[in-house]
Amino acid sequence: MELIQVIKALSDETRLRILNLLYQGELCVCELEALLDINQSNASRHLNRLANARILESEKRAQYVYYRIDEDTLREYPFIKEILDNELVKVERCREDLNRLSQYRESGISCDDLKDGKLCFDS
Amino acid sequence: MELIQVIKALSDETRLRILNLLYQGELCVCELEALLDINQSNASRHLNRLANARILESEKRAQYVYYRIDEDTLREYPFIKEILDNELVKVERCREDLNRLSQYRESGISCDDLKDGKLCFDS
DNA sequence: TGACCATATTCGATTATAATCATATATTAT
DNA sequence: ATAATATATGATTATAATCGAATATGGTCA
Repeated sequence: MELIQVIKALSDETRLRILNLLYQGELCVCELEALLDINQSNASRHLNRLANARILESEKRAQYVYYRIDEDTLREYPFIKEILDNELVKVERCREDLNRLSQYRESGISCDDLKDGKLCFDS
Repeated sequence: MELIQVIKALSDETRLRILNLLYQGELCVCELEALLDINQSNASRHLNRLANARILESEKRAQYVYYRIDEDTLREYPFIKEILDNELVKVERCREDLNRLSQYRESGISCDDLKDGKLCFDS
């Protein structure tokens, strides 16, 4: 059942955190690594799982792969949107992640700079 | 995260089928066994998992344990209701289960009679 | 009381999932 | 070309989920 694949894809904290960030707009893999403080391999695998369930789509631009939420799937499964809109805001960890994202956006740093360790968060 | 426990509890076909039936009203364990054609130990385990996530509540009456959906939890997590209302109807298996439930209701058979094999479904 | 029945729980085997480390591939930059 | 970087993918290990069969528990009824 495809529905179950979708629900399973949502049943992991890291993947919910990824969706929470991407709900604000697309990000590349290395940005997600830095923002969520997870290693490259984990990031890639979780992203792959979400993309397999068609919750995410990806696009390669230059050396980076950008992931974003698949809007068609959101429309097909409105409960996903429900979770994104109403549940994740209740989760402390997800609110912190959004703060980090804001800091990152405001800093003007691009993902080209991430490797230089220019990104450091308060928390 | 409690949210993840809830989502995990929903990420299994048998458990979704159980919820689909109980959404029509409470049933005891042996009725669910017969309607879903699953064995006793599986029925009990899946029910327990749903009850642990507080998606179900149970009540013992005479020798039977009746399970029903916990309405408070439905209100707390509206996405569950979304799934029950909009997703399960799309699932062939769940529609078949509802047919069986109708037959069962119309037959006038009670769960006291189930063990005698009085219940037999078309499909 | 004792036999029976509905349900829960344990056990062992199997499979799925997640994390980590190492390596492969492909793109960019020099 | 060569080196460096971003991402994906094996291989391995640890942990959790699932299932069927058997057993335990606790209530019911003769």
